[in-house]
Amino acid sequence: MSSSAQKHDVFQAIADPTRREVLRLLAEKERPISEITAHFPMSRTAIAKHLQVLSEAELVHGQKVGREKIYRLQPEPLTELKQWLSFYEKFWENKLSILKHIVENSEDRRLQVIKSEETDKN
Amino acid sequence: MSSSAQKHDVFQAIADPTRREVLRLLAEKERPISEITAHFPMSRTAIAKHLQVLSEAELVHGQKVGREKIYRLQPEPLTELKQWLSFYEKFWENKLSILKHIVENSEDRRLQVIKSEETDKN
DNA sequence: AGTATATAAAACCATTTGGTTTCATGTCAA
DNA sequence: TTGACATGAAACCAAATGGTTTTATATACT
Repeated sequence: MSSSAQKHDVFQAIADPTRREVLRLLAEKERPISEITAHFPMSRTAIAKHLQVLSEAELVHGQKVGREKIYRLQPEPLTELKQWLSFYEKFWENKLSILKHIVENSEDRRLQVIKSEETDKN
Repeated sequence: MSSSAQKHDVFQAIADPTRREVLRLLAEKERPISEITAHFPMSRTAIAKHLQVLSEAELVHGQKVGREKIYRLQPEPLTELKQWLSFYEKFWENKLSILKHIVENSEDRRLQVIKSEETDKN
């Protein structure tokens, strides 16, 4: 892990499952490093580095309070992700509408089958 | 870069800027590897590996046609990302609504300033 | 048939990543 | 003031990542 600021963007920051879990914990409430660490099977140092990556991406912000450093969520950079995603939504929505069409068609066919079976019975 | 299938998820796949650009190119239309490569300052082999990562994440699919391998976008896995994001939307929307409130207030104040300036002129 | 094109596969490499351990420092509490 | 607690900082490490070059193979073209 490194540090030389301005290096990590949102996409990289959320790529790691541990960091995503950290975000989830901070979504609940702000927490000091040690409390966050308690939720993971790794060292405090490792978590501190993850927090630094998240901090570079400005997804969290840490403030020293007494001997603790309290981190809180800063979700704003996620808007960049949302923007990126919105470009692709039309594609999968198209696909879904095609799928919907297929489902509707097959549903029609199934109904026809049922209908013909009913006719067979009679 | 590695390959042993099932390893890369969507979050990792989109973490790399080159791969995001590849996705964008494939969003326009399906393309063979060589055509994709032409858009980047790196070797075809490098691009092929990026395509493999995207493929593992099921964001693209490649089909051999003659001597070419044509890749096309498969945006469906992005729904996972969207779901993940939706959890955080409420947080930044809260923040934005606070911001909106501030902006509206400052807007009011600005208008009051303009108003008073107008009054000054008169 | 012979050559050019498109990709695949493998070996290699430097840097980054995600972790560790160790040691130092600041703060709280008795 | 003396520990105990919370963090910071540095050195270290293995594995993953993002690239390269080289070699091989299948297909298309003339």
